[in-house]
Amino acid sequence: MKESRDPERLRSLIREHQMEHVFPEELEPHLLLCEYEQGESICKQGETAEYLYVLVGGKIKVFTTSPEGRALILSFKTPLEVIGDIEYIQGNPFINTVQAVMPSTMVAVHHRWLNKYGQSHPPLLQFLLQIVTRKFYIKSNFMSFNLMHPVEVRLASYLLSVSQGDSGAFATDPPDVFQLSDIANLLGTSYRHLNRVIHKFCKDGLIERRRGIILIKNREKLFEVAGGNIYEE
Amino acid sequence: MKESRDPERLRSLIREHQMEHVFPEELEPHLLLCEYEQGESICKQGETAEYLYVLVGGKIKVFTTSPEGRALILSFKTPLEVIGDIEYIQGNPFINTVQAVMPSTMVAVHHRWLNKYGQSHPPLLQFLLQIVTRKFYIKSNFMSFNLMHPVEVRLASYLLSVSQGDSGAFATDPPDVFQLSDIANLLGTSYRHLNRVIHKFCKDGLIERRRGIILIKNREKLFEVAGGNIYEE
DNA sequence: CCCCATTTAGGACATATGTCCTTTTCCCCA
DNA sequence: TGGGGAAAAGGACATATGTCCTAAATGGGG
Repeated sequence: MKESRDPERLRSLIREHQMEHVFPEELEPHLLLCEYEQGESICKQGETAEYLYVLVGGKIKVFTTSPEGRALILSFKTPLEVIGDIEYIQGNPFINTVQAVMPSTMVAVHHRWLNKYGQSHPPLLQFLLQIVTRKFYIKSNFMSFNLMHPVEVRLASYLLSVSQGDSGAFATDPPDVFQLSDIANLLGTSYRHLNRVIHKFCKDGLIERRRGIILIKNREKLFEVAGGNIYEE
Repeated sequence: MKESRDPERLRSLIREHQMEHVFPEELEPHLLLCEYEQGESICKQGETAEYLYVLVGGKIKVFTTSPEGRALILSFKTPLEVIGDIEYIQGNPFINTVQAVMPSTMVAVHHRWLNKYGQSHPPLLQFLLQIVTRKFYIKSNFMSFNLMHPVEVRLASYLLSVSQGDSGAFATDPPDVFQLSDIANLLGTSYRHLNRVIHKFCKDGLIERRRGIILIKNREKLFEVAGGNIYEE
């Protein structure tokens, strides 16, 4: 991780994401710019939380590891997103591990300064509320969806939500970032089973696999299988 | 639902829950006291959210219904809890249906007044942040737990968390409130399967069923089955 | 006090999903 | 250019869970 404090760059990043009013002026000198390489961890489950992070560039994945060692990917996130908000408010250690899946940039603020300058700054509080409630909303959907639908439906929905373009065949977003095993974890299933379902989709002509990437052949039918549901993002 | 505006009672309820500073003074005349009977709905999934509710007495259950009509109970909640916070911040319709499972009291505030007097009142914003992040935390655990553990583990954990007392045998909280079918929905499984697992627990001497209520016979073993995990509440 | 509706209990079977292995493919580097 | 290892694909089998039914228990109202 490379840490810097380039006020110019900070200001422009903040402007880019319409956050000009989120941080009170007194906080500005304490903002840090952190750059992570692909695969690097921003925070680890169980560690004491010291900073609040705002993702302003790149892409990260959030996952949790059970005591038995099983991993469960909770989400992939792109800007604008906040990490450590729950932990900051609750004063708890990190619930999840967060890792950059491509070179990523985050603005970090130490809790100390947040406490000192942010507690009674409504725009910051409102910003956090916005972010946290959105997170909750997404997680809520995600959870009900997972609990109530078989892997088949979840996969169909997932493919629809990450596929790009609007005609013919679609590829999953950045093909190299989503390993099949990642998708399995994201859907909360085993690699083996995911494979089975993919195989079925192929047989039914919904998708086509080609050297690791997946092409969507029949968006309509896929949508039908998904029951109209989409993983909200 | 009986609606009233008894300032005396309001004040004492608010004091009881240490919320004296949460609402700015200008908001006080707009606080409503709502009393719900058992079984009555506070809000329904899909409805436009107009009020923010604070649960100050009784017990409610939160559940969602999928388009296919399957119900999934998300939680039972006791004071102090807030309903409609996410919806207020996000401006979305209600995600879930909320129902009183025993006579319950809520303090309601219309969004109009919250917007007018609350937006820049840090104590209110902080209060909401506290509540929302706690909710998120609980949901987060609940979700991973559900996704990663078989019903057997979930049931064990559930029984431990709702059972009372500290020796010998335990009964589930208010016996009549928790129908077996409710528990099944809460655990995200079918009634049939729940039954199967209960049967197994009986056979193994962990619990004993008696006319609808469940007695915990062996807390230690149950804890073992739960893998040390407990449904956080 | 009996009957009906609800709740509980469980049999039979189908399906979804997990675990453990083996084989194949693909890609990078010595 | 030929391993060697990671990732992909899938066979075989066990387990978890769901659906559909039927029977027994239970409790409140006529």
